[in-house]
Amino acid sequence: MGVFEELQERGLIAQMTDENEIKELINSGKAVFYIGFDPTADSLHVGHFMALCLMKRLQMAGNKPIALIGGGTGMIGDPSGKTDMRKMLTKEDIEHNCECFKKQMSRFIDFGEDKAIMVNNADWLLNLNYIELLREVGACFSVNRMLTAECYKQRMERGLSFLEFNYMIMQSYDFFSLYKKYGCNLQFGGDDQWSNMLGGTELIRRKLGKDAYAMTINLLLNSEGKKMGKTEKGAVWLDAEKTSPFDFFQYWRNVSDSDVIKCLKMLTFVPMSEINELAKLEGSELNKAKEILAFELTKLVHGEEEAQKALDGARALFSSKSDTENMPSTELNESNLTDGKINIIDLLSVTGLVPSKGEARRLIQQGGVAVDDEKITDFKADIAKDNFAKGYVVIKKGKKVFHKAILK
RNA sequence: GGGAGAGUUCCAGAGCGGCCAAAUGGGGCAGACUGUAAAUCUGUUGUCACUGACUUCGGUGGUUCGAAUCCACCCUCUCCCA
Repeated sequence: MGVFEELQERGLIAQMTDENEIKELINSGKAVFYIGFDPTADSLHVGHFMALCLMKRLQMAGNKPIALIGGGTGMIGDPSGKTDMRKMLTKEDIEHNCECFKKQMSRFIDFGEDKAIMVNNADWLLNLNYIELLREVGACFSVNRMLTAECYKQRMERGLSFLEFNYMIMQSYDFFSLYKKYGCNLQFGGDDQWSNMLGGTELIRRKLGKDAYAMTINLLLNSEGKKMGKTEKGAVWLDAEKTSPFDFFQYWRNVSDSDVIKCLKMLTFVPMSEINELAKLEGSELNKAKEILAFELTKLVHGEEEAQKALDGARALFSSKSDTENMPSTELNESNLTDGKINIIDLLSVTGLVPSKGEARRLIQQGGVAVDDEKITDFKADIAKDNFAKGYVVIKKGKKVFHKAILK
């Protein structure tokens, strides 16, 4: 089975320009392909992760990946899939984000020995001359055509600035440049990138008379049709500083039943045969599959050691044996105490478990807080120094959030 | 350039001089039920020193005993005409 069939079986492929050509290209390892990442934040998130996996799968099949960091396109902002105009990022932010991306990517993709290339489109986009560009590529784009593109249609109602309108041209120019420079003949991306990618193949055809291809992968949507990898706190980041391995693990451990198998297929390298076995599970049995999903992903992102820790930690916690080893924690010292004790509300507040004290109060009133397995019902309650005899207390907020407060 | 309209709490969206910390829905959080799932039901959802006080309704000033609500100017956005 070739890599193409594998991608197909995992439900990754959304659209492509020429199925037979692409199949032939990637199955024989002849593709030089690129995926672009716009540095909109200082860490990659789950959406990027899919793309990185794809890159890895293709690299393993002998194809050569080019990871393109959008230091230039990031200055413009992709309107695709957005209903509102984005905030403009400063140059400094973008540069910083690019650096962060580079580091994270190097952990997934082997950039050694000509196996993969990393480029930044700022290198060629920033020096473009407006008039020259207009004459060179502007003539190849029809505004009428562009406006009918799906990605702009949505924005026609809410407004689209000229700045963002140009995003497609920039992305097309990227493909064009990479084709000339590295012989890059294939572009991958999320399905929301389809129009932009077509722009590139079109440009290459018109300017060079050559064929280049594009293929999109399905976006990771949950059963409700929303993008996965987002929580109320924002995205689920790959950076351990921004989303701890434990939280990362828990996110996947808690996906809904209907999404587990899909996630296993799309995000992990677990063999299809194994996934098909897991797909037979029903009801609470599915928890096994969720555990595998969470473990595998955490392993990919944070390494096996961290994954094991998260797994052990989670198991212990939910079987009510507190394993405090890997729990998020906050260190307190004597100055947090008054008269050898601390008010429960203050405690919740300093650990960052609640955004405000009012929230803490409400939480307690509604019975959502327990300290060392003892439910706190009175928000005037104090936690005395004695409670820290073992050096810490375990605070439980709701059912799934555990936090350790250590007294130094 | 001319004209019309809009900017409200996390989001959408009511309010249009005091009864407004601001309807309703979504989202979030918590509780019940469960399988660390979904669905459902209940409570809650500005901050704090929480039967009270304080800060919020694009910005700055003004009118008024009192302004999210009225006036002036400014900023941003949308639509129509050019």
